[in-house]
Amino acid sequence: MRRWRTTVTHVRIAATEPDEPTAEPDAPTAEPDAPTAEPDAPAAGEDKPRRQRGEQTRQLILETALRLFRERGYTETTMRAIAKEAGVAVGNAYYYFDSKEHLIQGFYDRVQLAHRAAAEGVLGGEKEFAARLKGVLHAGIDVNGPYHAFAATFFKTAAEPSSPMSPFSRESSPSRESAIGLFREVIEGSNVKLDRDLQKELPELLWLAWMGVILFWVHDKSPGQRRTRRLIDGVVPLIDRLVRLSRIPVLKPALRQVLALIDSVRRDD
Amino acid sequence: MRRWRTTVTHVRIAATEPDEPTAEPDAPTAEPDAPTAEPDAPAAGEDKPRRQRGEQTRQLILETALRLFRERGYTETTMRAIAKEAGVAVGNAYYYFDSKEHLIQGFYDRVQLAHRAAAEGVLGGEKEFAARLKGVLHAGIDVNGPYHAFAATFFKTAAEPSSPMSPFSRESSPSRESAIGLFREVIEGSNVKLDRDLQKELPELLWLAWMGVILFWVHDKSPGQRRTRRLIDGVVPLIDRLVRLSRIPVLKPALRQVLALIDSVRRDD
DNA sequence: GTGCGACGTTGAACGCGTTCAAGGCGGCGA
DNA sequence: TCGCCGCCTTGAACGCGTTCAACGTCGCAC
Repeated sequence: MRRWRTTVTHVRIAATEPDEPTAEPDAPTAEPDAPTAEPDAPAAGEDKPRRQRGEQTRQLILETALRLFRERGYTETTMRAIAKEAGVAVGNAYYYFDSKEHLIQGFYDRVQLAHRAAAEGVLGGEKEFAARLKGVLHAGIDVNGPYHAFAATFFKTAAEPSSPMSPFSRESSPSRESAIGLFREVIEGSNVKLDRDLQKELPELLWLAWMGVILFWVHDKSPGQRRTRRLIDGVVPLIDRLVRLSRIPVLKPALRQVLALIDSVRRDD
Repeated sequence: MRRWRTTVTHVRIAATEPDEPTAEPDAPTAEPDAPTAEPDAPAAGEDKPRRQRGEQTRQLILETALRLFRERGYTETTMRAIAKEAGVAVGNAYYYFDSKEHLIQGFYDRVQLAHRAAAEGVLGGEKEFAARLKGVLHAGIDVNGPYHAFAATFFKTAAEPSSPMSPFSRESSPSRESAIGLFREVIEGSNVKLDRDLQKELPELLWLAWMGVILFWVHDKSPGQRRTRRLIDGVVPLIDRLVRLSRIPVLKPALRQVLALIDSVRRDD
């Protein structure tokens, strides 16, 4: 084990152990430190601020890896090839990434970001729940599209329950929360009226449905994955209808039953 | 590549094909030549019929592998260990099995058989659809239970779309068909009345739901996987209600919509 | 300047799944 | 009896992901 996903934080580490024992000179004479901004971006001083040397190498390795993954596929890309192409020793890649799988997290983050951006359009201008949901789902397939072959080769890695790459794992929790937030926006920005308890659960349920779509997509060998497109177009109206039905008094008991099931299944881990 | 699941062969294997064609001395004295029968089949000769030597080795390797998988887990069991324990060379294992993954298929077949047997009880005596479904699902968890840790370690292998171990793959088609048949029995042996088109699709849909339960089960770390039990208990009444609703005239259009979606998604592969 | 300690980097080495050329071995036709 | 052919078996070897002891290298305290 080692570091993990240096979020921001100039320099590194972070993750589980919050505080850095390493001095933190903090406010030296010069250099205003720029706490919230990107750590690199050499404002005027051209010569490399040494603390970032590692981060530079890290990025270099990650970029190289993702490029090779795209060009050759995941399994066909060897760690030796990544290291050679990046001009470092193979052991160096393992200094920054715990394993080959961990390189994928960089891909996740990137796609997640692109999904948000691609969803911006429909979320900004559309008020209808069904249209918003459909737009977001199609946007997700759009941004994942170029990586379909690649995704299929590393999907197994994500499916392993104990793997940090599993969408249900603790390590994936940031990007998962981000994705669930996206579906929360789908709901809250729409004019749909919901049962209150359902409203609490729905974002996660929609994310779960999205995972199902992804599962289907990964197995979808039709040209352009058009079967997945049809699945989305067909399933969204059904969800829309179901969600609206949840407000009808006669169906309240049924809704309660479903919500109780979700709650009971979630308990004790 | 080499053979694959030699159907053939008296001696053993069994699984799908129930009857053993071995000789069957039957008409003792004269032996009427049995023209269409297999040419070998040593009537009384005790010494090993050479044709079966290979099959013996195959079984030895499979048994050894499954035992070690159970004892140590999938990834922790090496091919070298299997070979050593079985007293053969490592290359010999690859003569009978294309890869380490292919050893799992033997496990699949065994569990599938056990599932059928365990479901026998409830399918024989129960007429209520919900009770039958619930019984079959619980029986499935029962027989898989002892292998929960093992299953988690090889689950990734099954999830890879291109893997022969994928439940959706062509290679898994025999055990998949068998499982779907199990759910067809659940329906046909019950007193539930169904829309005709739904009846055609329902077995596969129930199998799909079963795959979902398995997916949940693999990730379920609660003691004894009791969350999975609760999931089954909660989801079966919902399915039962939904299925009965399908006969109500007002809801026919909705049902047609769902079935049309399934059909459209299935087209072109 | 000198030494120190942490960060960064190296490449040989390990154990794994898998492949392959080579060689038994045993029954059958001559 | 001999030789052949095809099933079966072998273990060294390959390339992979991963580990690790060792070695720079640089900023800082003295």
